[in-house]
Amino acid sequence: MNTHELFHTLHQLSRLLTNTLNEALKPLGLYGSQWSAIFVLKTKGSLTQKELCDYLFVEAPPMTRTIQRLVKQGYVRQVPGKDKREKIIQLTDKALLEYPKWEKTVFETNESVLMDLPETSQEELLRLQKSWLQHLK
Amino acid sequence: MNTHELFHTLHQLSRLLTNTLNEALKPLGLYGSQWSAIFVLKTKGSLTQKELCDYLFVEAPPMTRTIQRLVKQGYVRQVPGKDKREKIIQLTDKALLEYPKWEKTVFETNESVLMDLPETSQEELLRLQKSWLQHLK
DNA sequence: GGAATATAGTTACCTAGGTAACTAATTAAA
DNA sequence: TTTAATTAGTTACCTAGGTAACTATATTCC
Repeated sequence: MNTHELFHTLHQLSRLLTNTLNEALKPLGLYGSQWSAIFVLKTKGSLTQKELCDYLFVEAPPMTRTIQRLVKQGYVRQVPGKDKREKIIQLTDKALLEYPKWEKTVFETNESVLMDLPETSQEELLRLQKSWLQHLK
Repeated sequence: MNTHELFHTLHQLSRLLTNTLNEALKPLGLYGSQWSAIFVLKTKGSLTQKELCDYLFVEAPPMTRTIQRLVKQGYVRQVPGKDKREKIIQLTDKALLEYPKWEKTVFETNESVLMDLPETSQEELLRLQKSWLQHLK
């Protein structure tokens, strides 16, 4: 098995997709990392920063930065939790208003990069990735 | 098809593997980006920086940084080409001496993260990734 | 209850990799 | 042949995400 090639193509794919998404989000004034947080918040509801980190498997410091940018743009609010160490992150009305446009853009971008990959391949790929990830964690 | 999950798991896998490799290379005083350049140079022979960029699908500025670090560590030499804009990058004897140890470390790290993924899955994954990449480029 | 430990979040700083703007050399066009 | 356009590489600066060290709050244990 050519492990070098496996890792190299995975890495390339990841970079290429990240760049494509960032390119698409640029005119909307969002970065990919911001979108991923927004998406989780919209899907799961308000979460603490810790919960956001756990869900996205990202360390706390980058999440702090992402949140702070979103706060500055007015898309997110930090509310102190019952446990005063925690900050609960909520989407603002401004974000909810913009959300459909963001989602549409991301959805269309995802579709466009997956266009030439048959549905069955996509599902097989997802299955393999999930299986691998599971073994690694 | 759940495209969000497909991209999310791909991104996670890529980060996890990058971190694992960097962890393994740390005691050897190398970073993952340095290793990938060294590996290409060892495999393909001396190349210009442009050729290295093309092969690794990385932009010129990060490659400049990676090369400059390798020069500073004495693992690589920059030789002016016939075309005086170009710099041809060569591995030094010092790098060739260390290479087997580096390769062994990387190989063992790769094996360890692939351990629980059946060979057939690895090959299927590689096939799918290559197919997808090809469509995207 | 008070000291030690654990946890949430922040700050500072590191690598990876991207774009924009630049220099110097080469190639194409006038 | 001289000017314009292209190309290789660098510099400056941006986001993404990592670790280490820190602060403030909660929890455990004596």
